[in-house]
Amino acid sequence: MAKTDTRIQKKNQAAIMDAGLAVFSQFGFRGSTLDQVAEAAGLSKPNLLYYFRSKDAIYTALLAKLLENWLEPLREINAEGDPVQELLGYANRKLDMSQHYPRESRLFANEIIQGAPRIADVLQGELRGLVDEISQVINDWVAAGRIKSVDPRHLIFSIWALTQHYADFDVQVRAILGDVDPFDGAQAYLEAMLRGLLEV
Amino acid sequence: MAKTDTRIQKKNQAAIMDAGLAVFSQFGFRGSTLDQVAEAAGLSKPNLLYYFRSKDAIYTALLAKLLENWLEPLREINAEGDPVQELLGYANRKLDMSQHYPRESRLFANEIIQGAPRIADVLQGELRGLVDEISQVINDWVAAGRIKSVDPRHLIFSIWALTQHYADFDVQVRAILGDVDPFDGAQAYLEAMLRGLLEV
DNA sequence: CAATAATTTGACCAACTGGTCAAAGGCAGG
DNA sequence: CCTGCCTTTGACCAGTTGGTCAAATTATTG
Repeated sequence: MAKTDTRIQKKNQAAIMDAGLAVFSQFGFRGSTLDQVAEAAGLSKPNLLYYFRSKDAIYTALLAKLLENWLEPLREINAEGDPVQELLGYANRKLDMSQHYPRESRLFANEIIQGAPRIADVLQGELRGLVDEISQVINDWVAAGRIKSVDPRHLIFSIWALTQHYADFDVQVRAILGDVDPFDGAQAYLEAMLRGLLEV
Repeated sequence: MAKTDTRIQKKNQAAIMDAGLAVFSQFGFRGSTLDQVAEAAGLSKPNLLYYFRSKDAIYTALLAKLLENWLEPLREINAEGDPVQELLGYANRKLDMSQHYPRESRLFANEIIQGAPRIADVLQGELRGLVDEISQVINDWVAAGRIKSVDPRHLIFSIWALTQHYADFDVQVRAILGDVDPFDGAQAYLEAMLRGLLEV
């Protein structure tokens, strides 16, 4: 089974992942049912369980795939680059993810709000380590007088919070903005906010 | 039933609301069970349904109570006051709510992430109207040169996003900060951010 | 204290849940 | 066309779910 995936396997596995993402990101793990996922994937429930051994397996696979991409933009921050440009770039990459992968953002948000039972170790290990590293870089920038003094961890939180807000609270944002596209204004606002906060 | 509430009714209704808040805020509506709520309230399930006619009734009552307090801080912004102080005050009130009522914040977040099926009308009506009003006030401040030019709606989003982040993503924040209290740093950061963005 | 009303509970139910399984259907290579 | 494997499915199951109800228990009041 692990050796070679037939075309039909690849197609159905992809359909299940996509369906699972749609369902789990909206209702959370416990609020979702296999029937929902099966219907969204266009498969019968037993057929779905032919490809994934359990509901948990689908969800876990989704989370694993998500985490791969989730930490990536943070890694791309370059200590040698221009501080403001690097941080603006990071914020923009995160905002792009909210725009183009809102379901992934909501899946992550659901998991965290519910206490992150399955990824607590990633948060305390890989994520924390990465944030520690970047925080050191930012502190160095501050010490070198290249940006204003700022708590690096709260700076990172603010970039996460703001960018993910447009995906996670999409309904609310659209209720308030009406027909206006959220992301144009968001990009400009984010840049102004970071420049005001960081530029010496 | 609506005329007079006996002591015992008040006590049990309060216990149910508190239990419902704890359970629904963690698992969302569909992910929560009446048994969980009943156990958290220290009541049997039929006894719980003696006070609320259905699971939905508990959840709806919680949401209604929440929305009362949710919009309040926004109403307190005073068009006659000092712009920066007013907005800082608003941000601080929201941050206090995240600190002292994190479950309410998560309940709201869960509802919004899941598409806000029960409060879409409030978002498009009351909330939107309120935001429109405050946006006008902020635009006037900008026009009068009292704060820098800024999109008022995205400014409001950023205050929501940042303050609620500390409640909704509590697990992640604590995983990264360790023993450090999040709210001290958050308050200072938020103030620096808003001053950098707004002060002329 | 008796009677009445308010509260609590055990037993129960139909619908739904995640998951199993044997059998059937489809498809490639010979 | 046949054989063997991959894929799909209908029927089914045990546990859980939201909710009901009559009966028992506990206040409250005259």
